[in-house]
Amino acid sequence: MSGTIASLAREGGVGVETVRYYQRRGLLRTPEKPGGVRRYDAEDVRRLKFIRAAQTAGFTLEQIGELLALDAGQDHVRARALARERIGALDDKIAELQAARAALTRLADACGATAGPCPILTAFETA
Amino acid sequence: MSGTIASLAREGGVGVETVRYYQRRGLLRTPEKPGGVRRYDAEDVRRLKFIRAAQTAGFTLEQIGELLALDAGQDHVRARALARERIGALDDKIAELQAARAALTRLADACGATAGPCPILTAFETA
DNA sequence: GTAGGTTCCGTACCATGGTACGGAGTCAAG
DNA sequence: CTTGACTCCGTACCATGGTACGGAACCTAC
Repeated sequence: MSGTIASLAREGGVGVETVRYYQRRGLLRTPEKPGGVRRYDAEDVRRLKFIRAAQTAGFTLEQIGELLALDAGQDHVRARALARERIGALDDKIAELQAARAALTRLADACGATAGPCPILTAFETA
Repeated sequence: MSGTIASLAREGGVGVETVRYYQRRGLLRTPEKPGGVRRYDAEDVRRLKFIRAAQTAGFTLEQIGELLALDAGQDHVRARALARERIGALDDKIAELQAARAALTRLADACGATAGPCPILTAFETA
């Protein structure tokens, strides 16, 4: 029952089809099947969890593939460059979302204060 | 030269094809063409800019359509509900990105500090 | 030894948000 | 009044990240 693709998927918080998709993309290995069923270990779980975490960091699956390849290697320069680049992008994105949040807060306030049509179009004007 | 679809697109920072796509989606109007060419005004520019701003706030085009419909109307309750819901989602997303940023910072540090393979897989472990 | 649940695998399909193509019509400058 | 740029419109195509389908093989419990 353990070590199957279903348990891997469950531990990674994804569906079985998603695991298979990652295998097709080359992000997860496709282990041999000594019986008729492939078996997965803790390392596979680690990799899968990493993929999901890296996705929330805004990496595309292609970039995640590069990161995974890098992990095995020694290219610290490249790894740090990717990390720094992404940190910059994250800072931009976070600022953007904070601006959007401020705009929405303005909207909610203005919308509660006025009687006519909602000033939705204008809520983002300064953003 | 002015008021054409190209100038609208330019002012909105998108391509002409994107404007036409938004028209198909019902987000922008398709004005009459007294001559053989449609003319756009400042209101169209405002709408287009709003669409782009709302996108950065994480609204889908479908939700933006609802917001635009709401803007004309008086349904403050619905408008505020959408705004609050989105603010919550933005807070979650911002927290997520900040966690990812922290993980990447750990990675960049650890990567510079160690000599062997880059500890990329482990960088997100606590995240 | 068989029924039910998994797994395997290829292939097809999906949503979102665009981007490209191509031929006909139109508009503005020289 | 022609040339070159822009517009119009339908239709097709694209990338990303999955999700679904379906038949055959396999594994487990009863």
